[in-house]
Amino acid sequence: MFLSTSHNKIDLKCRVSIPASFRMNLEKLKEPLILFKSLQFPCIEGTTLTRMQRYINAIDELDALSDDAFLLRMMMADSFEIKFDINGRVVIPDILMSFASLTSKAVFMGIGESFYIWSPSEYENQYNKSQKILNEKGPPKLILKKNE
Amino acid sequence: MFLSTSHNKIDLKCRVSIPASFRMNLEKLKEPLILFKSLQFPCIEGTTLTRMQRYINAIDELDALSDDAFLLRMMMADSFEIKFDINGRVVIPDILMSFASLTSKAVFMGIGESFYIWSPSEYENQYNKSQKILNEKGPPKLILKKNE
DNA sequence: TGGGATAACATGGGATTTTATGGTAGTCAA
DNA sequence: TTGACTACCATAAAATCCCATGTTATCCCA
Repeated sequence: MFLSTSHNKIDLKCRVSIPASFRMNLEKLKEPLILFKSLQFPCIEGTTLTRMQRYINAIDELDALSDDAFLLRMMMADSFEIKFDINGRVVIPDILMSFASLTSKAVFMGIGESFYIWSPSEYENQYNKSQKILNEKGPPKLILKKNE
Repeated sequence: MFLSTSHNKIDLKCRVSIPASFRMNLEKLKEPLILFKSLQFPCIEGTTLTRMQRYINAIDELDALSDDAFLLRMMMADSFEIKFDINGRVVIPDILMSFASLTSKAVFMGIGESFYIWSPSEYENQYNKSQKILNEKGPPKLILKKNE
């Protein structure tokens, strides 16, 4: 599972260290890493190949001409299988760098089954937005289910 | 699996480099590459021979005398098994070049089980269309499905 | 509990390999 | 013999690999 938040530097080659805990999670699952454009936010989403594979399989089950199928295919096109170097770094593709307005710093945000990579300023925007909602409306009602 | 988007040049002999990751995918599957006219868009679709076979089988399950079956057969007739040169390039047949309005640049768009080859301007159209749908209707529902 | 030793991590830089692409020579058929 | 097609060579640019280093975190023993 991907948890916790951390800040890492992006160098001139668009390399960035993926937080060690995220890497260990992927290693334990023996899963390659996929990065793609978030469909909800101006940030990058990271997840496992298996999870991405589920989206692909879903496309074939949809009406091939539907909007949903179309959007999913566009999402695949903006997805990249990413390899680590020996030090646990990855290169962020140009397309994703500009989509998420990344330059020299990245904020990693674990959200369970996947994680986000934000630019510091977009992250702050989003953080403030959610704080505001929390103050105005109070915490969301959460109903926790038992395991299994 | 075919993922990611990239832009390559088409030379005067209609040669173009297939992105290395797409080539490696085909090699791993030990599958020949098939190029054919997309049934939905003014672009070329590339896929494996095995998947092409599945398209053909699907046509056979239609009413053989229907207009749909005839139309699909016409489209499939312009399918080509493509060979790579030693550098990973292919020659795009004239019929497909003009069908997709290709001239000097090609956009390769991986969509999972197959990939598209677009002219840059058509690609931009499609991309803008997807952003519009995303803004108006939000992300596809099945994104929210849980594991298993 | 403190503080030094050790390991893990993040990051910079340079060497090496891969990739994309232009070009040329050879082959076959009309 | 010409034109189209194929196979292969050459090169620049880009991606990748791997070593070096400083910094932070962890461990262990006094």
